[in-house]
Amino acid sequence: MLNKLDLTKFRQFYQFGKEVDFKDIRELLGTLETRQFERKQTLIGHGSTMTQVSYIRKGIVRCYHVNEAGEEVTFRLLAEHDIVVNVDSILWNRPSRFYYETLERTSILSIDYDVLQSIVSKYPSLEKNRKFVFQRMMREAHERMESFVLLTPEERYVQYAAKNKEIVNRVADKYIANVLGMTPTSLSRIRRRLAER
Amino acid sequence: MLNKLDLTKFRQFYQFGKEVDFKDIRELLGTLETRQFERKQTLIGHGSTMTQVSYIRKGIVRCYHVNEAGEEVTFRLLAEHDIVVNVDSILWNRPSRFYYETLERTSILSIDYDVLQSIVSKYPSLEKNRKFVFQRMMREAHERMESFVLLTPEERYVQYAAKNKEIVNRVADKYIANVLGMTPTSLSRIRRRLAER
DNA sequence: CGTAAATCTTGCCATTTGTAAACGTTTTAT
DNA sequence: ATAAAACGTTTACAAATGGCAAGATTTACG
Repeated sequence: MLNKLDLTKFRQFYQFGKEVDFKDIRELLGTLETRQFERKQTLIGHGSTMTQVSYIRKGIVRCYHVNEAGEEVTFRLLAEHDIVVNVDSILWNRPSRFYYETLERTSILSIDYDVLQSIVSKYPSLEKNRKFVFQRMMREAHERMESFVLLTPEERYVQYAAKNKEIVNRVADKYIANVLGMTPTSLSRIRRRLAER
Repeated sequence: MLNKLDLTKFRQFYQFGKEVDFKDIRELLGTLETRQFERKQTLIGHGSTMTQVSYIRKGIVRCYHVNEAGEEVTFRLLAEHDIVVNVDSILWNRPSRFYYETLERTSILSIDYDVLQSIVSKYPSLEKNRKFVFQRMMREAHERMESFVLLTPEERYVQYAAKNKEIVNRVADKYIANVLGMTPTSLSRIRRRLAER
């Protein structure tokens, strides 16, 4: 279950205002299931239809896709306080095209999406905060879309590195490259060009 | 106000189920304000803080950004049944970095975001449908992010054209190119390569 | 209808990117 | 601690892209 430190961070990330106190989220906290994973373990495999929503307490999760040529392409990297969801199942109600695996020893708090929804619906103070979670997700999605349209690959890397200092220092560059829509070779060259100034 | 045809389409796009009948959305429909725009008129200008949410009944809206060099970069194209929002003001509560202008004579239905929220909160059947609107937005955002990471520029164009047949046939290619994260010249060459088969 | 403006295409050239592979380094695992 | 695996960088070459500008085509508008 969430300890007090977690709760503070959780509030900070998901804008749980003061009106959401411990009483209101007691049921939610009680339902959360703690799970531990070693490095390189799979949380969600290709074809999975699981609809668990997981909050990362500690660790890193890589979301990747395997193309027709059998190559892995990392779509997203998630770290502390991020939420891992099987997007295919939750947004489209279909089996996952992605794999989700840990890159470090990782600790998560999980709850089934439908159970979460029903608990959130039950507490008006939680219901009111639903939109902040949505807002946060949309903001991130929008920033990422913008970065592909309005920035150069170099600017995209600089921005990503600035906003994800932790992740950049903990995962392999080849994963970062994919997330930015480029090859590891290209990212290496961009890094060299940046260093030459 | 929405006529019956609009309502059918609206239901289809935003998954308003049978439980949302005319009575429930009467207040919403009554509050909507119809507005007409000629071609090349500005809906939302740079610096605007307006928080109106607009449903496009007929026409096309182009969302673009002007970079430091003074060049316009089209970020998004919206058509019938799409919703136009000032993302900067609604998601970040800041003045718009984007311009929104019509590319055709356009008819929209507008309502202030806060008014919309309060009406939606008042009717449980509308409240329940809030998540479908959210889902639709997240699905579109996700598909677009995926297209930049998992597809080649050529595949990205083919997919966009397939999913936005209407838009592609009605707007200048240079706008499409920007939306896909490339220059008009590059899109032209991609089109030629595709035609040579 | 006809002219002006906007748009699309093409060519040229410089730059960037992708692919594949080699190399040296770091990390992992036993 | 050590061998094996994974990773980052670099090189060479092919392909794609961007910037620029000219010419062809289409569209807009009087």
